[in-house]
Amino acid sequence: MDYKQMEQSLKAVSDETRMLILKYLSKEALCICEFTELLDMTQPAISQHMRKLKQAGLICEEKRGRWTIWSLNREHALFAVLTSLLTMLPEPKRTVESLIAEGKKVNCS
Amino acid sequence: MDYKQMEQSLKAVSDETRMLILKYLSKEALCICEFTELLDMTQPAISQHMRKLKQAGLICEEKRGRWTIWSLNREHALFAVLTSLLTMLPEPKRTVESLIAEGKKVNCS
DNA sequence: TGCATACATAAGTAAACACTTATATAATGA
DNA sequence: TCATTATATAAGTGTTTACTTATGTATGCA
Repeated sequence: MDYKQMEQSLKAVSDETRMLILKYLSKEALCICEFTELLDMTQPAISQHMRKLKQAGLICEEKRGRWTIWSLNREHALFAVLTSLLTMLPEPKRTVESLIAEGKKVNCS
Repeated sequence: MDYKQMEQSLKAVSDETRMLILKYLSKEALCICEFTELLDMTQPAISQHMRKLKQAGLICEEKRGRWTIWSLNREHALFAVLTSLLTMLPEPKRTVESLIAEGKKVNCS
């Protein structure tokens, strides 16, 4: 892996919001609208973070009907490193379980 | 480790110049003036990169006479991760050996 | 067919970033 | 003591970043 690639990948990871997104994705695939609830951010803001993560090759998208389902790219050269970083981070306050409890979980699978 | 700390550490790493600095430091402690030769950058530019790495806790400084000798902080929570990242990067073209050959290596130890 | 939903993209903006040049500080040595 | 060396810091500048609001696009459903 060359320096430019490594820089792009690490820059994509080194943002609090995107680290949260990756932390959620390390457990299950999710779509944008769920992240707007989990992170309390606007939809364009989330979309732009996703674009950045995708450009770095860290996540994969799968279009399914109206939804775009995002997941971690397990083939990425930094996947193992990323995983060990994510395990060092605490669980987010807002959980997918709380989304389900509020009936806000989308069944996009 | 919390999200803010992780963000600061990763942001400090995710820059091509600083990755090169860390790559060199993974082999031996060096001072600023050696980096200006190795990286062909101005002294203030290097100093500012060092400050950023130090604020993130990734490197240690040791004043010795006129020189400030910088080394990796092996106690940092991300030291192991950092090491595995650095081993993925190619050797820089300019080497400390070439500095020695040119008589530009400072004996600050 | 027409409207709502899920998402992407564009343009604008404030803040952070990586440099530059200029200058300050502190140690060494003639 | 005075010049040199090694480094830090300050101020200025162009670029990147992370948001905002507005709008475009595509899918699904009544």
